Amino acid sequence: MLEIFQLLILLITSFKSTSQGENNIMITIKDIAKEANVSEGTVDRVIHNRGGVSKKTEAKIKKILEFHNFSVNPVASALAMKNKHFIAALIPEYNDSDLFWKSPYLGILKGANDVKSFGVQVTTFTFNQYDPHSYLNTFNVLLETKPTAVIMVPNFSKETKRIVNKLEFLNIPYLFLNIDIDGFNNKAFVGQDSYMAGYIAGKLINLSIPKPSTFLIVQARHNITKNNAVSNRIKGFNDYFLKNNISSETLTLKIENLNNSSETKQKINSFLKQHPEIEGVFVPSSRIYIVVDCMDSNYLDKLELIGFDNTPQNIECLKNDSVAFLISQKPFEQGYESIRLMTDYLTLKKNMPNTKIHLPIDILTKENVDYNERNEFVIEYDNTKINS
Amino acid sequence: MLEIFQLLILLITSFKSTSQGENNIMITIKDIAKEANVSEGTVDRVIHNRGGVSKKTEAKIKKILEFHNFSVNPVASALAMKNKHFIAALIPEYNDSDLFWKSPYLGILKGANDVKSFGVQVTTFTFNQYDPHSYLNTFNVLLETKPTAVIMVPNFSKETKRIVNKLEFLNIPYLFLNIDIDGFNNKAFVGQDSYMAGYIAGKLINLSIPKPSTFLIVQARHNITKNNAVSNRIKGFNDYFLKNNISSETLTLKIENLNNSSETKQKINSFLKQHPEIEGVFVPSSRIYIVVDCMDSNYLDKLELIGFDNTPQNIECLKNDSVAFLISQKPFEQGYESIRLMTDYLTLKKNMPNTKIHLPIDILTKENVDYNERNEFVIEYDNTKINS
DNA sequence: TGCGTTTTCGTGTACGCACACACAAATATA
DNA sequence: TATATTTGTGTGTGCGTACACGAAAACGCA
Repeated sequence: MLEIFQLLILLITSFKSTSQGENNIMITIKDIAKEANVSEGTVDRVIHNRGGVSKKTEAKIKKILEFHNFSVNPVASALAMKNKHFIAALIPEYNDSDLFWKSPYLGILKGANDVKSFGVQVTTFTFNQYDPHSYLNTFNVLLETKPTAVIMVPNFSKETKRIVNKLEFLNIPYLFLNIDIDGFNNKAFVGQDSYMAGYIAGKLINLSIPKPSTFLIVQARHNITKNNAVSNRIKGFNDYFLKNNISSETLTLKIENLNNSSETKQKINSFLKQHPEIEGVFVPSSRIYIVVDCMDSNYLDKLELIGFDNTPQNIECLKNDSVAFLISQKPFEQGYESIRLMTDYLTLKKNMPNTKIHLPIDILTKENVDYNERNEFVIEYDNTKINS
Repeated sequence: MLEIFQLLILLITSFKSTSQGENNIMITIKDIAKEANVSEGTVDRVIHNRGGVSKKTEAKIKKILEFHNFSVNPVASALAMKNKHFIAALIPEYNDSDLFWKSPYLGILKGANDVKSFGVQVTTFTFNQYDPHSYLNTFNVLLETKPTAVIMVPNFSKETKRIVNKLEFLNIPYLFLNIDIDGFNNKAFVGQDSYMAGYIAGKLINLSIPKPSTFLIVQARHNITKNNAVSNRIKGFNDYFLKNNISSETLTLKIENLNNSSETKQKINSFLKQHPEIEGVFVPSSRIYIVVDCMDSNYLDKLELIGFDNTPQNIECLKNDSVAFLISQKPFEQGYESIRLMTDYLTLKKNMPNTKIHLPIDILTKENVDYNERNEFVIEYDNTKINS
């Protein structure tokens, strides 16, 4: 009885593996042509809707294609296609005090390497994220290279309108990376739902502090009007308490220039002194490490801190217990997936799956942080080393 | 002054984009051959260490290759190579009561589709995860297909030894998926650090309950000796309290067969009744939804629950607030990345980057869960639909 | 030293599969 | 019957792979 049962299981598993294996055999255009008694060129015409094939012949070929579940060999297709595409990426530059944009840049680099042999070249143009003139000027340089498509971080609404008008006039498709703004015809947005990221930060900080409390939001002046993602995070954070009927409240400290250490230090600590009811600190930009560096250690020990993004400095704060959680947005993958998405659009004529490609909202603790961004290890291929 | 500053920024960004663009132009073997005054076949011999080229000619060619930072066009290489590879995947089957293994299977399917045109065929063989005979029998069927490489979930230590001995005798490379066991020559392990996943579960549940408490661990009997990942999770969970000097304690309830609803219901609720000190429940398997279904609602409202894996049933519990957190392990990606890794190993002769490829330890709440596994949406390619 | 044989070196090119153009053949129309 | 239109074939091309074959150099023997 048991033996029969096991034989049944074996038969079922054999059936599954057999049917799975069959679907993987590559049928070629030559096979289809032979079966339909036409030339390979005719099959190509049907596949690509090129016309010049009679309805009768076309129907016959289509039937055979469907019967075999035919798909074009994308490798052969890529080699045969002679047209080249040029993707230009317009992203903020990174520096030592704000390393956030390094990861998307690395993701773009990896993507560029991966799509090279599909006839797609990628060029990156970086601008100063606080300066709309740099944004526009860099865009103008970008445009001189006559790109096929553009991947851009839409930092400034007004300037973005001007940029987008030019792109649409020139029929250049574009997608937005990291910052989601509405009212444009971008092919897609690739990034995080920043409102929900802030909402989750509210949930986590509330979890750590069981009674209704007061939380401090620390903002750089730059971030107030210019960065849609940051303002969405703040809104999400505040809404967590509103929507869950939690009578916690938030106070906001605006700092003109986070990079001015002594001023920042003085402002934060005196604010904390004036508001001893504060139990936690929320930093909606990617630079919570600066806030940590400025806070007196007695406040650091006492307060719960929560910030965004997995820059090395922020991770260090996580690991030394100054920060309880970071909300991360898979920055490397944002860059990488943007390149892959746009490449698929250009080479396979594949429609974008959604207009909004939301990447995961990652909750990072000191324990899981090292497992999180394994994509950042750009893998060395043996064939780039010639017999060394 | 400001104008000069901006001009400097523009020059720097121009320089970066220019140098980035240059590195992306594909040099071909034909170009190298022309420059070295040899045939393309000779360049091929040097690249692949085939011999039959004089040392002088070889040195000249290598110099030119390095100067141009030449890399083989992997697309053309894949088309030219005529050898085929067969990857066999040995994974547990899924059913309606335990959907965990559906995601890795879908990841494998997507991987198989992606590597088809690189001359790699993938066949999946599934076994009953609680039955070592099924495991062995399925492996024997697998072996009949003469695979080039094997991706396997090493469920049972003893039987895995036997399987691995055969694979090594036949010189078939293999890697472990999802379950990490030591003492074997697997090319890699692809999966989560299950100890750390349990540890983080301990941290999160402790966060929700500020004073030292008592937690219930619910285990199916099957899981005790058979599944290394589950026992590691339990160890990690317990170690969180030990290592952080938290005088919480854990009680364990072992249930013979989680699928027997009435018995499970009775056992859980009477246990909870006998132990009113319990504040939270930890389910180290992927089936916390069964525990939720069995618990009386007054316990559900009162206790914090934490489990593993993002099966649809578990996600439902997350969304209706019965479960506070799920620790997820990117199951789809486990399947997908295993195929990609093994394919690279077989076709590019690329070494595995690490023996342990740890995937992220994802902390899921009801707010971020829908953003987490976007890879599971198997994207439809337009060229699989023939002009419909 | 010269000749025949063996070994080394290198070239040329068919092939993988899809793309798409030049050209020929078949059909329809005036 | 001549012309126009439709249909379809043949094939060079993309870049790398690797084998068949030819040329040159080295070796052994008379």
